[in-house]
Amino acid sequence: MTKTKVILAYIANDRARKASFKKRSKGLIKKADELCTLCDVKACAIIVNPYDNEPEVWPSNLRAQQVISGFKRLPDHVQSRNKEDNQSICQERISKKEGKLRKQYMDNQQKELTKIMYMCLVSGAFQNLSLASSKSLVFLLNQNIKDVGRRIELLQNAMFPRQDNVE
Amino acid sequence: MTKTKVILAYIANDRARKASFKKRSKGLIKKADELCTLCDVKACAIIVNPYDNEPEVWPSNLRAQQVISGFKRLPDHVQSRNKEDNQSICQERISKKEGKLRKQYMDNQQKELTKIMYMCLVSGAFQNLSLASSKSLVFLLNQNIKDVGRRIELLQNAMFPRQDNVE
DNA sequence: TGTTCTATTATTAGGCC
DNA sequence: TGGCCTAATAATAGAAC
Repeated sequence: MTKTKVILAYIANDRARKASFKKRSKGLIKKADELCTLCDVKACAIIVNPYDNEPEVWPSNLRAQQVISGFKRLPDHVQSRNKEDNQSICQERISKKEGKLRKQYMDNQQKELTKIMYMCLVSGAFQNLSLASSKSLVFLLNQNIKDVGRRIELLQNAMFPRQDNVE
Repeated sequence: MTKTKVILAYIANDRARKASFKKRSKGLIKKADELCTLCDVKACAIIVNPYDNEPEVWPSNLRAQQVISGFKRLPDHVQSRNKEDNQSICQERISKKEGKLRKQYMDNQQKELTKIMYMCLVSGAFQNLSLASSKSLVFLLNQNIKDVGRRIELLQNAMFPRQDNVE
């Protein structure tokens, strides 16, 4: 969305909710239409809403009925494949996502920590950190100190190759 | 809609069409989900596609059947309200849109012409214009010339009020 | 063939009338 | 209330792997 990042939760304000519904249902149907045109698929959408007495049906009630007929003709086990209580299929999907989630989480931790480190270095304000953050920060700082140390060594070797210090 | 402006027509390239389908059907379902969450409406979507043996059904086949049941329970005249052959209703909608379309068209014409005028003035290349464009351009230029004339007069009157020219 | 990246277009929240 | 506007976020085409 826009102007502000959308929080995905029921919009309590009646006026805002209706405005959002109008815009978004229009947008949704446009997207469905584009999908059908671009990819030559058959689709229908039905939206039951409190603003109209009748559900919004796209692209036409006739087409919806055709698509539904095709759908109803499927064997029962296919029709119920997505039922909310079908645990094994849900679990499979969840597992598949968990891998990605874990990776994202690690990335985020690293980024967050690096951000905190720079904020602290700039402001000098270390006192508000949690114990866990402090520990992680110390680890990160030590890593960086080691890196810097290695870099100093490298540069010294480049500038004064194989030369012993005086005294 | 991106990297290039999308042309709304069947994507001939198999690979691109499939990629587009995957992205867009995912996007469509996300939008449907958001609509339901934000506005508390009940909706379902069914997409019949050549890549899977079964149609893609959202949010679940169970929910789809519930929404369809509600839809099927409507009286016949409502169910067929959107049928492609229902000319009077289509015509009404078309008329409603035509007003807006006409206004937009006029706006566009004006903008396009103004753009062409400036391009021509900058480049000096008038030779590639169509007859119609040329005529419109002449009209626009004459308008502008008149405007400039009026402005010159205005400024002269401001600088030399009620004064006759020498000789 | 699917996944990831990112430049660009498309959608839309909130404000205004 | 509904339509218009604009700033800002979201979706995604095309490329690379």
